[in-house]
Parts: sequence; structure tokens; C-alpha cells
Amino acid sequence: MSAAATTRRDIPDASVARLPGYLRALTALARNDIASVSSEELATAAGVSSTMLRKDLSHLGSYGVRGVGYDVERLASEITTALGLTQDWPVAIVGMGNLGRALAAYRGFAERGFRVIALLDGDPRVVGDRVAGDVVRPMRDLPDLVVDHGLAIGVIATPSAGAQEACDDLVEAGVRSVLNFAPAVLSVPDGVVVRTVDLSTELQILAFHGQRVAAPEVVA
Amino acid sequence: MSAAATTRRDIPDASVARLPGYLRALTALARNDIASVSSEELATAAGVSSTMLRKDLSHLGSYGVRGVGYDVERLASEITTALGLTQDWPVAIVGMGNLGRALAAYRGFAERGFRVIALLDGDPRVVGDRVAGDVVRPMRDLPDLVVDHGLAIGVIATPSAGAQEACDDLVEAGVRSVLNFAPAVLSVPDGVVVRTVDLSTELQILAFHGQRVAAPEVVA
DNA sequence: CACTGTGAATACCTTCACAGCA
DNA sequence: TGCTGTGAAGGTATTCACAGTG
Repeated sequence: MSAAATTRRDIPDASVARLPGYLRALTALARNDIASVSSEELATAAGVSSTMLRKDLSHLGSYGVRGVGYDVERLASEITTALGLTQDWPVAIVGMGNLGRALAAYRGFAERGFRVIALLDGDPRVVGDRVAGDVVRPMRDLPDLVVDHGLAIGVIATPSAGAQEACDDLVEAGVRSVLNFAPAVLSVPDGVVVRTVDLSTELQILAFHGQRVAAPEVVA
Repeated sequence: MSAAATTRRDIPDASVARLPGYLRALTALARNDIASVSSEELATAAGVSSTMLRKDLSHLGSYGVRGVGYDVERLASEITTALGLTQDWPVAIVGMGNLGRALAAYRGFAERGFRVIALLDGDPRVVGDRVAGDVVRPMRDLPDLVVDHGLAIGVIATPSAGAQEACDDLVEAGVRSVLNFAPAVLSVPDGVVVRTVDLSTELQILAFHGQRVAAPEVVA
């Protein structure tokens, strides 16, 4: 029985995907010194229905007070724990093209507790460059980053041709979570989790929904 | 009866979200001069099960040949039509920070037929800058872009504080599809579609899945 | 009394199992 | 025979309706 099992009840995936949104809304409330919030208010702030919010929170436990609402600090802390954000999750970004450089310079990571500990590239001509104040390192540094700095999450920002190789390098070094921005399907062994975010895919989905309503100027 | 209704049968959202992946795989096959493909092969290339692929394709119509498979060109063309990618979808990027600049320089948009026709920013100090060869324009240019160039999709790459305002400007100018990279919930009138992609959210989801398996060094 | 927490109902998505066809 | 297309079954996610409680 591992220590982690205490925290980890069975939370549905769809629910997990919404928890970060709740946490963001709670953080904003806390910044405005709001101590208590109803499911209705929090749901609105997070862009979901209050029923769904309550159902989601019920998977974490019973942290609300009937007739009153939720304590903002308390709930934020419970969600933080559920998501596993009490430990830190050092991140490395692989691929220093446009997107990689932008991600390297992006503040949002650090703000939410994800420390970018290394920037890497497979191209020796790029290795050694300075990006956002850091020196770009070669892929062979990966194993040391895992062992010495606890590197846990790899962000792939390479062109799609190099994505699988970058992923293999990360996995071989011991990284078990990958956020992939390349438009490619990555294959990984069991136990490694990949999430792919593809900009073109998103635009294509928007195009589909857009056509529904965009065309009817031709109604004659 | 609008012209668009011909194309648009009722395709489930989950299915629509996978079509771009199939299209990408088909495009790769076509580049390698492969003319025909089975559901099994295509499914593998797209990272889904063959049953799911066939079910998804069945929503578009019957374009396979039993005992043989699918004609690559034909199927690509059917998906292209279903997604509404036969018309073009001019894109504007709002917010010329790090992410906006990276998106402006990103090739992937054009490759898949999304023409970036304008870069904008609400900050007068940024307006006039050159980014990726284009001059950054002020927000007040939006209505003209919609009318004169058919601007259809707005990409929001502003800080989260400015996202709702950017979105309102886009919507007011007549844009009905928004891809939002700011970590914020955007409210829009009916008929406008927003998709939000948030990097921190993705990392937090990875953290959740990672903790499941990361901790057990403490097994005693 | 207001608001949370939850079983039951519904809607949606995926997988199974196999009928149908080149 | 081999592979597609699909009704039916099984799961998962969301919504409803209301019981429970500070």
C-alpha cells in the first residue's frame, strides 16, 4: 500500500479536468479576500453548472457547509492536494523553435508552481543558445535532470517529425508525464501519460462549428 | 434551407474532435503515395481503436469498401468537407506577448489552411511593431477585417486580465469562433463558439495522473 | 431556510458482436 | 474471405430532483 493511495480516491477523468478551473477561480476569490463562496457563485466563475461543481467536489469529500457554502482557503487547499500540487513538478521543455521559446518565456508555468528547470534541443546548433536567460542543453543531459533535479514532466515543442524521438528520450530518462504540442501521435509504454495539445486541431474543430452558422448568406 | 445544411449531418462532438487526427494521418499516407488504407491501419496511425474509427466515419457516410478499406484521397476529401475546410477561415491573433508572437511565427496554421490575416494588440505601444513580417494593428481595425477580409476566427493570446475585453471586441466585430489561450472563462452570446486551451490546466492534469505512480518510493 | 450532497434518471460515448457486401 | 458498417450492450458523464443539515 503506497502513501499516495491515501490522497487518491477514484475521481473521474472528466472531473479531474475541471479541478484546475475551480482552483483558478478560488485563487482569484482569495486574492480579493473573499472567504466563503456558494456552489452557484463558484460554478459561474468556473464556467460550469452548480450541480456539476457539487458533484465534482463530492468526489474529493464533503468540504462544504450546508446552508452556507465553501470556505475558499480550505477548498483551494483540498483541490491542491487532490491534484498532487503539494509536491513540485519540475518541467523541461524540449525543442527551442518559436513555440518552445515562447513557452520558455511564459510566466504562467511558474505562477502555478511548475518550475521550468531546463530547456533542451536535439540540434547541436541550438544547444548553447541563451533562451529566456537559460542556456539550451543537449538531450543527453536528460537522465541527470531526472536523477538530480527530479524532472517529472516533459513538454515537447519540437516539429512533428522529431516528436516521437524526443518523447522516447524523455521516457528513457524516466519522465512519466508528457505534454505534447507537436501534431503527432506519440506511442509510449504503460505508465507514461501523454496529453497532446494541437493548435490546428482546435482550429479545425472551430471551423466545423463555424460552418454551421457561417454560410447562410446564400439564402437567396 | 441553407447551403451548409447539405454537408452537416449530425456528428457527435467527440467524433468531430477526432476527425482532424484522421485527416492528418490520411495526409501523411497520401504524401507517401499510399492510395488505400484499412480501418485498422488508419486507426493505429491516428491513435484510436479501429471500431471507433469506423463508427466515427459512419457519421459522415459510407465511404469505405468492404473487404478492402478506404481510398485515401477520397476519405481525406470527405473529412475536409465535413469539417468545413473547403472554404477558408481567416484568422486574427490578438495579443502580441510571447505566446502571440510565437503563434504569429508558427507555420502550422498556414500548412493546414488557416491564413493569419492580422495581428492585433490593445496596447498602443505595441501597435505598429513588426512581428513575423507583419505590422501589429489596433483593435479598432477589427470590424474592417471582418467585412473586407472575412475574418472568421479570433485567437486570444492576451494576459488573462485582458481576455474578456479582447473577446468582446472580436464578437462585436462579428467573429463567431474564438480560440482562447488565456487562463480565463470567457462569456459570449449564443452562436459564438469558444475553445479554451490552457497550458497550466494541462500540466495540472498531468500532475494528478503523475502522483498516482510517482510517490511509491515511500513504501517502507 | 438556504445551500450542500447524492441516488436516480437521462444523455452521451465507446466497445462488442456480428450482419452485409465486394 | 476480409473488411466495413451498425444495432445492441455496456460505461461514463451530466442533469434532475430532493433528502439532509448547519
